[in-house]
Amino acid sequence: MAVKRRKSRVPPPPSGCPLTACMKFLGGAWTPNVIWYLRSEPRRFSELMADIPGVSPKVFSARLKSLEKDGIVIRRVMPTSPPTVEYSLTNLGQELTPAIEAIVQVGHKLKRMRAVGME
Amino acid sequence: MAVKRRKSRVPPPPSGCPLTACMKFLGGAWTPNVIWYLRSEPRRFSELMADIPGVSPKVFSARLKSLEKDGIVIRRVMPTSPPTVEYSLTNLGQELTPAIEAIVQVGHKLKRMRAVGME
DNA sequence: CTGTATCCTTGGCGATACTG
DNA sequence: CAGTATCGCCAAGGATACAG
Repeated sequence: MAVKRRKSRVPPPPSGCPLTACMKFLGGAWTPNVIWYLRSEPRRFSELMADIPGVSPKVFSARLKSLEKDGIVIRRVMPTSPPTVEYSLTNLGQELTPAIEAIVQVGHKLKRMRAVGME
Repeated sequence: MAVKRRKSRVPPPPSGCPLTACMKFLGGAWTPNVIWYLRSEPRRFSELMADIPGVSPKVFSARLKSLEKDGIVIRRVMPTSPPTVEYSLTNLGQELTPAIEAIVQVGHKLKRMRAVGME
């Protein structure tokens, strides 16, 4: 119901920090993957679920909804016989792809360096 | 004490996903900022604290320690009269900077688009 | 097919105070 | 200066089952 915040929750909101602001968009659990798989073409709910194994529908639905609220993705309900929903990136979502791609690049390099997975 | 995990915790660990792997390194609360401020030169604990307002020493210390464990930063204790500690990026940490820079770029663009801060 | 409802767990994060 | 100790919090994430 009513938001009750007892303290001020982050006292100095760093309004001058594009990094922090942008990370807000990428910080969600499966967010980068969603953007990644939507970068070239719209995909449906179950397609994305299949693309990204290990996520439960509830969490995924919540994330998608959040992304929609943030203006990253667009949810289009297709008027087909079995209800079909298509997700695609907004302009803003498209703007994020370079960052994701950079991260993927680094990820690949890290794998080559065997730096990841040596947990 | 003993870790008790009742289920299997992420059934299919996506070992083939550089994106997810790389995000592990960037996901920490203040991580991107730390890398950002260390990208050109080593900095000391309190300098970083000053660079990144709003973080408590405990959290910051924990993050730095975690980053050190992950091989992102190096902690060097200077044998000075008042103990001084210098943090710098490892090779691996340097590898991450392009991703951070891309995120910053996008962040700037988002600010220009007035897409952030309209909460 | 595309989600919601419910319930649970965890650990990251934060504040304050204190120490070598 | 550079942290650690202790405590609390609570939101995000997850499992499973069910629904339109």
